[in-house]
Amino acid sequence: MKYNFSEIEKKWQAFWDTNKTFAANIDHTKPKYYVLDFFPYPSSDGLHVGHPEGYTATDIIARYKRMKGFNVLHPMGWDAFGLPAEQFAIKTGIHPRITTQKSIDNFKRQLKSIGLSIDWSREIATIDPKYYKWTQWIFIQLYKKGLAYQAEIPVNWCPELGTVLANEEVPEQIEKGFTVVRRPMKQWMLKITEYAERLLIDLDMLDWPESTKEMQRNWIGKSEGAKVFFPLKGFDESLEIFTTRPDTLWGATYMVLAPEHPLVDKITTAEHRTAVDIYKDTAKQKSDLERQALEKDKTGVFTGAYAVNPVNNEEIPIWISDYVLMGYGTGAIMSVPAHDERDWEFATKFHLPIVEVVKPAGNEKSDITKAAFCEEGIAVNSGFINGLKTEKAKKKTIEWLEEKGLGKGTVQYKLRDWLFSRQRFWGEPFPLIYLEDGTVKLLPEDVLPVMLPEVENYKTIGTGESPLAGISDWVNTTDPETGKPAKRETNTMPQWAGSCWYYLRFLDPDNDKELVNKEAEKYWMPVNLYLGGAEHAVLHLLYARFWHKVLFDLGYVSTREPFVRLFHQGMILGEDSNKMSKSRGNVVNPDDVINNYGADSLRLFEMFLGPLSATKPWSTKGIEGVYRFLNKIWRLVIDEEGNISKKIQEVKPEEDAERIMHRTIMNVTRDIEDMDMKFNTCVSELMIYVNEISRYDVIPAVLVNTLLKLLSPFAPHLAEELWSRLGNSATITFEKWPEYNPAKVQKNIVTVVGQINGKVRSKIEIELDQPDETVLEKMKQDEKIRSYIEGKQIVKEIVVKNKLVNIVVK
RNA sequence: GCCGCCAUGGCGGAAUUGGUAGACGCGCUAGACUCAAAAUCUAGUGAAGGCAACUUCGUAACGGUUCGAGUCCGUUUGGCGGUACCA
Repeated sequence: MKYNFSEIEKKWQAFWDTNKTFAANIDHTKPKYYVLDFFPYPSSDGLHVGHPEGYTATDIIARYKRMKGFNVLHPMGWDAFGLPAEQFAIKTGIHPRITTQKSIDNFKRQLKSIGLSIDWSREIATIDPKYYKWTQWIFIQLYKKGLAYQAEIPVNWCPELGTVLANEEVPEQIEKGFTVVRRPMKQWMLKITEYAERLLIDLDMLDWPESTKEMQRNWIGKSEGAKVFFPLKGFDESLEIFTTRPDTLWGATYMVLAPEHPLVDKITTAEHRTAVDIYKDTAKQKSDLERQALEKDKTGVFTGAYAVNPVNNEEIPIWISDYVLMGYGTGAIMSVPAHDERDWEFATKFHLPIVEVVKPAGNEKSDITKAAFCEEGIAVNSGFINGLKTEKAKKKTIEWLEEKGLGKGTVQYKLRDWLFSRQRFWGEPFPLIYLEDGTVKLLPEDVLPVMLPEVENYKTIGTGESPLAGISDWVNTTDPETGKPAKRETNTMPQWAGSCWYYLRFLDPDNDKELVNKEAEKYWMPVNLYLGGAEHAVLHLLYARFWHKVLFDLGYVSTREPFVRLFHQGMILGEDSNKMSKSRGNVVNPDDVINNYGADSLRLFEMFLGPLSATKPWSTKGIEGVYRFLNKIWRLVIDEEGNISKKIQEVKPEEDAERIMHRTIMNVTRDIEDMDMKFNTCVSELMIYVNEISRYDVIPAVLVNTLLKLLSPFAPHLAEELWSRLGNSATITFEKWPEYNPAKVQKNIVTVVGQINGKVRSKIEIELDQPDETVLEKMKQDEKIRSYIEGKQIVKEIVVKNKLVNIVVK
């Protein structure tokens, strides 16, 4: 009888469904384990063979943990708002809900066909009003806590798409041929900066890839320094700057403002007005990208104004330049060309004075006429801090500034507030209205959700507003509390909103009274293992941490961090070692693989390809290896007629067989538990085991039972089928994971390697745990070894127990 | 430029963390079965030399530590990911 994978897989998927095998319920008698995949966006293209990699890995963990006695939560849902469906709607007139639902159905069908042990009763989608009700509810809490505000800021506006774009979305759209311009617009912002320090510090308590933590640290970008006030000559006002090197104040020979700095217009003299205005205009038209990537050469103009250096009362000129960014610090700097590369470049180009105030300590030399010296050193030409090392000099300067009221020690973060509104139709509406006098009013929680209206025209209305603004029935509403006319906010939330908290909703998906039931939250949180690609290392993972901390502060969640352990799976490339893409024509569809080889082969092969974290190419030939392996297991248990093989008998295994079994249990268990998620070696251990036992004329049943249990997380359908054919009526899902006896793993006779000067020359078989002297003696009697020592002087002898002997001769 | 990671046969990758390099699989070669093919099974498969037992070389390159290095240290080269005027 042949291994009919498609019949077997359909049968067991139906079995798991009808028996609700993977439904998770709170059970305080068991330890819980929450294993979660990154929230998938159900694209219309469906899955490619790269997707099942992570899903298979988490599924193996889920199934393994169940067998280890854990109560496992393994849910799945859809991050379903998003631009592609909306763009498709503009083109075709088909409602995004319809296309999105179709994509979801397809994704779900594909995921189910892989045989994932997901509790589908907890399925959620961000586009479901029952879900986005609570996304809106969270926004209300953010607003009430003062963490949401409106600001007029320059944004990346894409006229073709009719929306603002997040900075990270810009390069992708430009590549597609869209244009992006900067334009100031009134936008909703979230004060993530208020949580900067905690987001930074709490990284230390997370078991995350070091690289990802480092990226978040860099993104948050903490730097310590001082703010300093420079009085403006001729004005009763000061210019505030931030510096990380207050010790170089004496070397500040000019100031630079960002072109957008509010003081620029005020201080510019009539003589320089035209030049300054022209410069400002050019700067305004440049996108962030142009300003950063293309402009290596410094530009700038003099404003005609002067500031007074508070440490020496020298008057120094104030320039404007776009190398100073309005978004960081105060948008103004003191320029110390001797000790800052950018300032040095600028000063050299515009012939501004360069004054040395730090000398390298020790014998090093620096020449500030050739390049800036940016390291720490000893202060010179700097009044009362002369001779001090940088660290001390900084401290003393700050003390002095604080004493005189001229400045203050302070901390700056690179992290900026989160631009939280999009001019899109397909997103969560904001739960607020504008009253007639223009004031913003939160809607009461009991009117949630604010539903997306039905629309027929998805095109942008050309005013820079979302298509929602064109639906007057919806926009014009009344204040539910006063009955007075009001207008709705027509911006929607970005896609990140829904994915910021979905891991909480899985715990209690149908609750219409609260975000998540307290008991459920306490029982299931935090997520024990969170798995997904490295591309979300900063944004999603930072945003979600931010919301979680807010919810923690408000008492809605009990943990400071949502995801204790994070793992990034590597990418699966096309067979040509390029990224899989339609345009390259190298996309492999899992549906085809499942049709040809079955889901178990797909799962097993995805794991066998290499360590989970590695980027590795797909191989159409390679899958045949694991397919043969599964066939071999089938033939091991089932004979030609479809009966249980007569070789399998209820007998006690011999010592050798038993040892191999225990060794396999040990190695597979160790490699599943391994933090590096190297399931490729688990598969290879199982192959070795099967190769070994299929040689036997009589196969003790315990060897087969053990095999099926060890196999079941990896190839669950085949394991279930053979398990049931062997006469077990219950699913293998909750069978106890096999235990091994370390004493039975060791062989009584071990091979000890004989080395001469570190080179392997011979091997001897010897009893386990012999004293070193005995092993050495035996080794020396070995014919080959003897021929190498004869006539030589033995310098050193090294014995590694049960492993090797190395004799050093001269 | 800066930060992080990586480099092992024709290919994907193993190597108990300093102790037999190349497990397992793909591919390839030969054989068995077959009218033939597929499937399956057996043997071989890092390179060079030798009839052979064996010998020498070999983990990107060079150097170091060590009885012993794919593994640790230094330098260099190549690749991947992130970031980019953050004062």
